[in-house]
Amino acid sequence: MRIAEFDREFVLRQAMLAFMQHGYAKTSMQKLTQVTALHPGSLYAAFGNKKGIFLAAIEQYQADRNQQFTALFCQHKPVLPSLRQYLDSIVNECISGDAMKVCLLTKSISEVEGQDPQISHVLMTNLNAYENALAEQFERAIKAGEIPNTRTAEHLARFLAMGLYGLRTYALTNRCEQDLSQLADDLYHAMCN
Amino acid sequence: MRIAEFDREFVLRQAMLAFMQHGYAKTSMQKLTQVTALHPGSLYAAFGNKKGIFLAAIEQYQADRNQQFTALFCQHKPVLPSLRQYLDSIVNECISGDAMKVCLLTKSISEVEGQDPQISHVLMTNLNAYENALAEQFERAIKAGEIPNTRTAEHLARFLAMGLYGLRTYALTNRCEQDLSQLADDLYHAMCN
DNA sequence: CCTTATCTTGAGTGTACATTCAAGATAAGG
DNA sequence: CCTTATCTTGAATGTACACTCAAGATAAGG
Repeated sequence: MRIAEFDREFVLRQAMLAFMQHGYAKTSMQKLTQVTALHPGSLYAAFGNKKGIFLAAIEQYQADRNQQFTALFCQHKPVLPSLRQYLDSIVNECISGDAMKVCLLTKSISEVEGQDPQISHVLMTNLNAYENALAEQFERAIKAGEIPNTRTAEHLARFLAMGLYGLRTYALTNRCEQDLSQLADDLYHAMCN
Repeated sequence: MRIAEFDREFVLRQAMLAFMQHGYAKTSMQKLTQVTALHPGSLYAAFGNKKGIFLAAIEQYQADRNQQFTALFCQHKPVLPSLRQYLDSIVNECISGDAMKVCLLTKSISEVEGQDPQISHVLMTNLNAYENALAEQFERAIKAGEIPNTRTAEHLARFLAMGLYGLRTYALTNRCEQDLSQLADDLYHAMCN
């Protein structure tokens, strides 16, 4: 007879940012209560436990990323200009220095791999879905003649996924915008021929 | 008047494997006492604290990797066959399923970035040194005419480093040997032309 | 406006952790 | 073989953590 007062999306996005910044293990419940402005009891009532908050945050992250992705790779626009823009936006995230410079999915799978099969499985599923979303766009690009059909769409998607995971990691070792832009450029051109 | 009984290299390699498997935060001192077969007091006497053990383990890791690298990329042998072999060995590590499938440096920098500037700095320095070692080999390959000089050695090294960081991360999402070999192949060919 | 189901609050609980330290063991120097 | 400096041992300590729960607050239904 009483409705929850907090904004679920706000809470999950705050949690998501905390997990991106500090990682799963080092994001304490105390920190989560701070960033969400919720008391422990409310968090536990809503999400069960810390893992539940994490899984819900991953879901929110994926939903947000998906929306951004489908908005950019609009079905009636050519693929390559969108790809270019996508790469640029990732470079900008990398040099931004804020939490969004990391990918919650890859950072988390690197951390919890071999520790929690359930979390690992969720992350793998989401990353595979991401790869499939890339493949869909390459399929479209090949059909439209934007890209020669010398490699399959799946092959191209796999390579780009690898490249982007690598770009984000590389950016942790070298924050020079020029170098990162050049790498994004290299990736772009590796896709086109 | 009494010499330390334990084998420092053995201890550090055991610690190194534990950190690779569980990450920095989730490798407890208790686990370190187990894998090193040393009691807490001995570990603290030898390395100061957990961070000291970690930094020493990183040093050991880098020394081991360096030795392996310089043995493979021998100065009087052509570069490209060695590169091919190097890529294959990394693919094998990725599909092995053991601790060596991850790179201690990239996994750790992803975890501790923004938490401990000293550790971050050590990791960055080591990863930059790795990139420079790659650049040296590309320099040699270009001078020998194995690779056209359309891109600088530094540029090639940066791209390969990104690719390898990405390959290891990608392998966490897809352990299909064929796919990983193909990606390694793509990277190889991206270097040669 | 009262009832009641649900949410909010935050102090409290048990556990796991990194670290310490004093007592015991051991080998080099004389 | 005794001295003494150093290493080894492992129980003890304080802290930070994830999680619980009972009391208080609040809004929808009657």
